[in-house]
Amino acid sequence: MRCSPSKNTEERIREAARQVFLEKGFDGTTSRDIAEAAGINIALTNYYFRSKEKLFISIFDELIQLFFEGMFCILNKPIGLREKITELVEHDFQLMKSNPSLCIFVMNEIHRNPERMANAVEARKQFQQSVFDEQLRREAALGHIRSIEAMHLMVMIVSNIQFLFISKAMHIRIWHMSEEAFDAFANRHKGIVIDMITNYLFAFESV
Amino acid sequence: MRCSPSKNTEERIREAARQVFLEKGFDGTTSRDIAEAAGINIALTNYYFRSKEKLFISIFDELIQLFFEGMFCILNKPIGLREKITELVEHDFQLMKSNPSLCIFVMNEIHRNPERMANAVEARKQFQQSVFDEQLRREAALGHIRSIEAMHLMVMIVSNIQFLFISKAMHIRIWHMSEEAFDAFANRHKGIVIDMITNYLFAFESV
DNA sequence: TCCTGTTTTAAACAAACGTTTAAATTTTAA
DNA sequence: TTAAAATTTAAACGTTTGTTTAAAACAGGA
Repeated sequence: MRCSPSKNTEERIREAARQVFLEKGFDGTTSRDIAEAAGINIALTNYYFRSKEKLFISIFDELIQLFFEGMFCILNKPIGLREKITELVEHDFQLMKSNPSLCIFVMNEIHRNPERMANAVEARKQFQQSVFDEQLRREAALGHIRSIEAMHLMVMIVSNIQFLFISKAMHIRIWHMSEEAFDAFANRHKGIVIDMITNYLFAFESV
Repeated sequence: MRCSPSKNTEERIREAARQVFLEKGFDGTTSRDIAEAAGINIALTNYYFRSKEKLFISIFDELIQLFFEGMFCILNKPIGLREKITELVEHDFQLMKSNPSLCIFVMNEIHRNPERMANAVEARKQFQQSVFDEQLRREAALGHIRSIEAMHLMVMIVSNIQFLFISKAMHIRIWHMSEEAFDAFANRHKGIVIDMITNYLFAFESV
């Protein structure tokens, strides 16, 4: 009993909730949706988690961590700027490709309910403590790159990748695209974005 | 009686619905929310519009048009590319600044319910018939700019602007920003984005 | 004035919502 | 084997949901 044998049921609820919340959002999800997706009785969601809200927070915190952890990890790598930027783009792209609803879900839930971003302080600290900021200043002082604040560069990187997937449904609808056609487009766009950003950073003296 | 004297009430409902839907999304909005915001009886929303869904579609179509019309207008202007790109960025920025919830609302509703993008064909036609595509090819053939598909360039422009406002709530939360601080950041970022994109397009031979 | 059609209201509707109950079932440890 | 604990179930709880009803209030023309 100690090391709960209910892990199975609890984890099944978590997985079902993760899927349904990501797909429909908090407001669009009902307790019965989750129970049905998990193949369990409705009452069990409130037996393991105490309410729909508490279950959501648990899932949301997990997804927020997934959303950030990889990026922070790369920011602290002891590698060159050019390589680091490429890695940041590639990682973000892969994360979005593997979890197409993640970004719009996170943005939407925070937009509608900002206090859900409870770990904001944690994210800020991790970003401030990273090597990235100092690395940018050093390279700029040496004249290797254009001088730019870390925040602007980060927003640049994630904007160009994440918006692709935020607007995916719209693109597919407007351009009569198949999933494969969109993937191909997104891949090409990723390459262009890497070019554009590195070009902006490194090829600034040619003017 | 002919030319309905109820225009007042109907428009009051529309305005209230627009505000509440933008703020809370379709799922998060109740009929009573709208009635209360409009200061009218609940039954009136179904008297003028036949259901919550029909009222939403009416508002949504109006917002989709607001979302696109300005952009299409600029795309067809008889002006140079550099100026056109700057105008596209500035217009998008102003639109997002005036309607901070518009973008995430549109993206979210289409993501959750793609068939709501009923006017997709219309948007595609307007884009395809615009001068922009041809303009890009001409300038590229003349060697004035780097060769790039119109779609990639458009996505570039809107990504960098719209994502700013999609992630606004998150930024404000993470960085303890005031509205004013965010506005200042966004303004600086807009300038950087214009530099980056024009630099990518026009300064490509310096390599 | 009274009549006709429009607009607004309070009240109610059935259905769906998140949640709880209390009993049934299964698991655990002695 | 047995009794206590943990898990699962069907059923119901009181609210809130979108929507409808039927009557009231209001308008303009005869």
